[in-house]
Amino acid sequence: MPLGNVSERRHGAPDLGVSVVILALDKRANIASGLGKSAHHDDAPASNEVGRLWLPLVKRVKQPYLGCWALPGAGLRSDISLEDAAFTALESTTAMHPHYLEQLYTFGGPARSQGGLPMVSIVYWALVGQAEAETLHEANNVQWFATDALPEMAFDHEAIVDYALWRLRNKIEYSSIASRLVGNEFTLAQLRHVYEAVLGKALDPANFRRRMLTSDSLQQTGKYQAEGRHRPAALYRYSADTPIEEIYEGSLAALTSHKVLAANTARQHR
Amino acid sequence: MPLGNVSERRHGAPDLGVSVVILALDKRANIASGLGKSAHHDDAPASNEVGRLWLPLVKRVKQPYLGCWALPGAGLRSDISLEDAAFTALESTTAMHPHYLEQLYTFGGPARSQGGLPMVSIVYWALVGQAEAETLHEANNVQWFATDALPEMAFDHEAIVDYALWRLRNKIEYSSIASRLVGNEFTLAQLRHVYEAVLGKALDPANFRRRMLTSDSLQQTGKYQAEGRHRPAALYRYSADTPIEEIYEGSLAALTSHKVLAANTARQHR
DNA sequence: CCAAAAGTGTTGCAAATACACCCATGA
DNA sequence: TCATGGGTGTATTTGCAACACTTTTGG
Repeated sequence: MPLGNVSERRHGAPDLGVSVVILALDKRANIASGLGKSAHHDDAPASNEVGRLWLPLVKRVKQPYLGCWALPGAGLRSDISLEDAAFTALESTTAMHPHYLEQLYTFGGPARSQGGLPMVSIVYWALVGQAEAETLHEANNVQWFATDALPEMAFDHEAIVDYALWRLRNKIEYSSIASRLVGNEFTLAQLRHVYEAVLGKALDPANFRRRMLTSDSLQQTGKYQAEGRHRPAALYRYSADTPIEEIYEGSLAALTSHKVLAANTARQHR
Repeated sequence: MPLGNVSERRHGAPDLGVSVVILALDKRANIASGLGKSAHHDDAPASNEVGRLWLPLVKRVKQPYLGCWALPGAGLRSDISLEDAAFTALESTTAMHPHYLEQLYTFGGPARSQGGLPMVSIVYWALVGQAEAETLHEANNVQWFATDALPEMAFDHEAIVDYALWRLRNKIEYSSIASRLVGNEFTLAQLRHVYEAVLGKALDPANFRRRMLTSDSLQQTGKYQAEGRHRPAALYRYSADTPIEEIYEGSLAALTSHKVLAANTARQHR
């Protein structure tokens, strides 16, 4: 009985769009490339805590869920790839360029379009580095939110964000994806802060060091960085970019990441 | 310059459909519920080899790729969930009911629709048990193929199958998904044959036994099964269904599998 | 000197592997 | 009886977690 005006579309194809979960770290977790002291949104955590993950959301200006916050997205055209569509949606709403972009899941079905038109969303998730994240000028309708303090969100977008965070937490364990959240050169402490922010817990510095070094994915630059009244730390870089990923992504590796890699190489390898 | 008649659709939304990669084992790998001796397609492997994975394909009767084999699929309506659409596509083309169904990936973009209309495919992958697989009467336009001997396939469907196999190989390591490929009760040797077929290599029986038993996901039935001129093997069953999966699928677990579970409980818990 | 983080060493535990060995059965 | 797979025992290795310890710097 409700949804009367929608019933005529019940057997047609649903609308199709892409959305993006964009994730970045605050200053505390990644001091490598940063110089200033204040984090996003003037919400810098105390310096002895773990860093936090943030994401930009867009305020809806239409019904349904008017005034709620939603993931950046756009309709889907047929002349570009799905990944390019996600890349463009990200770029046009935030003017940022991701360091990593991967398909997350496709959501659809009548349950998620309460009162609205049927909608299928192909959702991607992206990582942006510290420097890139700072280029976003927060406006009235696009703002950063900490993932552990999300606002009232539209549709099922909160569940989608949760799923993206779950995927990131898993993927950081077996891939070199953390490389997309630190600068080109970094100390092991800085890299550890990234892991701590993603996993949401502190890690043993000694064991973390050994785990990273024995994985053979890092190489020393020969440079050192002094950061306080203590011994300077060696700077490292990732040796080959995305070595582990390709193994794990299997046959899908060939179908993805072209645009992101191009964008990153264009800006001098991240 | 080519594709002239398609160019007018270039900026519209692409068509949307679901496809399914349906996987099953041959007799050698799963003797639990079977009685006969011949495997699918009269291609029973020698009894000392590992079993193989098979999937049903549909022969195309239209251009493009006329005569090639393709994944079962259907268009997408907006009054049912994506999973229900995949379930229905599987059921209507093969008359089988899956024991497992999960979204695999969404494929799209202009590159994959050579000469045809732009097409986005939401692909699911499914597992069917031995008994269910035997209900499929092979016709002229739907047949079983071994995954290591695929025919000429339409579109990018061969890459999609490879990705589904990769996902299965990974998932069998950390979830109880193998339960969907064996019968209700099984010996550890039979369960091992499933793992061997999926992973494509032989496993140490002693270590496999210990790994399974210490995982606490199996329980003994008290029954035994004699299978040759040697000591009879104890029969086991999976204790709680899908215990590990839910942990690993995280927040997504709530959004999926309702229909498959219903279908399986309807037929007495698989 | 001393605080504080960088970096090293040591121990113990848990899981996976390799492989030797007994057990129970049907032919 | 003996061949065959079911089932157990055990040594070795590996990676990880815990934590004590040494080193190097700035103040």
